[in-house]
Amino acid sequence: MLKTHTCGQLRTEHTGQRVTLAGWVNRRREHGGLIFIDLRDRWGITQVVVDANASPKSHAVMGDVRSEYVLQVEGVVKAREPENINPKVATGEIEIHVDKVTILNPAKTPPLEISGEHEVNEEVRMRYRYLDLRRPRMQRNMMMRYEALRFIRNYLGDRGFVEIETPILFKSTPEGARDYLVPSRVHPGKFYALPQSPQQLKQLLMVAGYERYFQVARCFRDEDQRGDRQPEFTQLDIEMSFVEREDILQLLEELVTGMVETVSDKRLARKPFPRLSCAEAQERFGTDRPDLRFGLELKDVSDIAGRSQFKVFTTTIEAGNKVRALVAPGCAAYSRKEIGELEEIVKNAGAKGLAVIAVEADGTARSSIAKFFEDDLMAELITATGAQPGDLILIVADQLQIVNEALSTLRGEFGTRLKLTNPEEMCFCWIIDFPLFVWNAEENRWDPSHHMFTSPKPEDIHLLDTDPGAAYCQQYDLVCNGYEVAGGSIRIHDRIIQEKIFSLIGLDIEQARERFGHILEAFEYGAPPHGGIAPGIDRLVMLMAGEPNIREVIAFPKSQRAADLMADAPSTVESYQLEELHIKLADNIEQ
RNA sequence: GCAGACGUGGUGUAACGGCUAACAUACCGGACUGUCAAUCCGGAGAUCGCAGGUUCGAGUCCUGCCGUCUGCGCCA
Repeated sequence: MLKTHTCGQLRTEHTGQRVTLAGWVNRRREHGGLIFIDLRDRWGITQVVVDANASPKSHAVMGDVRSEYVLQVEGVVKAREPENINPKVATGEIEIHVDKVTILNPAKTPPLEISGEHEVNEEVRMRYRYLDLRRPRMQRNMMMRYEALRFIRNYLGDRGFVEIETPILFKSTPEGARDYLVPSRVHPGKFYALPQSPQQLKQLLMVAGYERYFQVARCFRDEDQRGDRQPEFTQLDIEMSFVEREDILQLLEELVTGMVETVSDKRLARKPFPRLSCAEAQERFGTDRPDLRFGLELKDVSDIAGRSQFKVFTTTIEAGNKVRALVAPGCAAYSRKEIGELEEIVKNAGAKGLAVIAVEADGTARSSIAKFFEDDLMAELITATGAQPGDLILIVADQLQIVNEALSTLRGEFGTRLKLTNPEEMCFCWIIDFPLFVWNAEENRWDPSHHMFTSPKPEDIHLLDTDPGAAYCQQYDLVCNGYEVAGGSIRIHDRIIQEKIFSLIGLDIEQARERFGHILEAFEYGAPPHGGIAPGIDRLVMLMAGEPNIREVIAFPKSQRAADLMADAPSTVESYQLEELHIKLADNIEQ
């Protein structure tokens, strides 16, 4: 080793020892005959002192040293005088008096400051990701990510799980997200697909008798980016045999609780995790991934609104749609401009408009729609929403789905505006009891509400023939602070039911057998009842690290347009490579 | 695919359509033996993302393109 200790290791108890350190120059402070260097490695920062009198040679070498030079220094650990102690650094009570300095490698001035406080443009960070990763924020995030994975592997290993790798080159399947395709050289005109998740493979591992499987699995989806979505991301894929929903929920809840408490400094807001049915979540929060760090629940005022003289409300109710409300506490004094902003939000969500009622100090209403309400009815409305004097009532009337979408977005907005989203808290909840299907009006067929391997509730299986829309499934999602962080289900292990689901979602038997023949066949060779769940590692680590974007917890992420700005991928390839793959580019594409 | 924001020395920002494009920091040189965001003195560094256009005059206004970000569509 080129070092005897790390830069975060030495304390006063090492005083007098001769040590060798190696690392990067974090900062340099020169005082003529005396030079201080903060030497940095992964473990910390240690102050190195070079004295021109004590060691003229090393002083001369150190004179040429600049930021981010890679150094090896040899010297003696000395306790600092009390007035020189730096309490901000773990090693601040000692320093190394150096008599030998070796420049292992010089460094150009970096395009972004490693030790500085400056915010740096995202483009520069990605272009020089290896330098960005040197910075404390990214070092901390990468360490936390590894600690999380270590916790997970130990936890599951201790409970009899086995980690099994599944192929990256696999098969394209219909439905779901767009696949990343890999052309086959050996099979002209045929393609592998990168897995969107190891879903089928983990179920086949259950058929194969492994009973408790997990994998830290890379998944690929060729869809456009969001703050919490990258084209490749990491799932903790878990599958178990002979389990019921409760077994999976308990396992994962324990795992997540332990992981957060071990590797993160965030506080778990609620233990055990509350459970909400999908319907209840929609009713109370307008979404199936609510941020439960704060209240601001939605209230249905359809009945009251229907008795008003306000045409917009009455026609909405007559059409069988809904009028629902959100109360923004203390916002009665909102200006026209601020209300315009809120209006913009609901319109983006598809709503036609936003009705607002300000509750005055005396409890009366100030609103452009007040004239359509008898005083008693208005009082009833205010009571129903639970609004207090000084509050602002926000009302949207539309189809239930649009109302919920609009109000849940508004709710999120007020969570932020009113500082109700404590960044030090993680508030997990389970969402359960999802419908098995959602109706796809465009294609005139049922779509699986999650995926096509999710088992219906046993008591609802008979509905598949009569009323598929009424059937519920054994799906469960784990939600934290408004993010879906895990999803799973008890699976179908019966060929007949699986084929029935395929047909209900519009796959004809031929297609189903071509695409899923292997799994249908496997179900006939003794498939055990099984189920699982797949937490998104990137999202969980993002939340534990308090970061706003999963890029911050991925070492080499892609840009919004799915490019690697450092390596400049994707890139063109040599024409012989295309020939080998039997690929001809379209005429309008330049090679 | 759509919408919005942004793009100015290495980095982060500023500049009413008008003077030599300013400030901070980093960088380079000099001084300095107890600093820890060292300090002090001096210096260099910008084809204002690219291409057009409007104008007596464009970093600034307009159009197109490129890139980054945020959101929508998309994401079983």
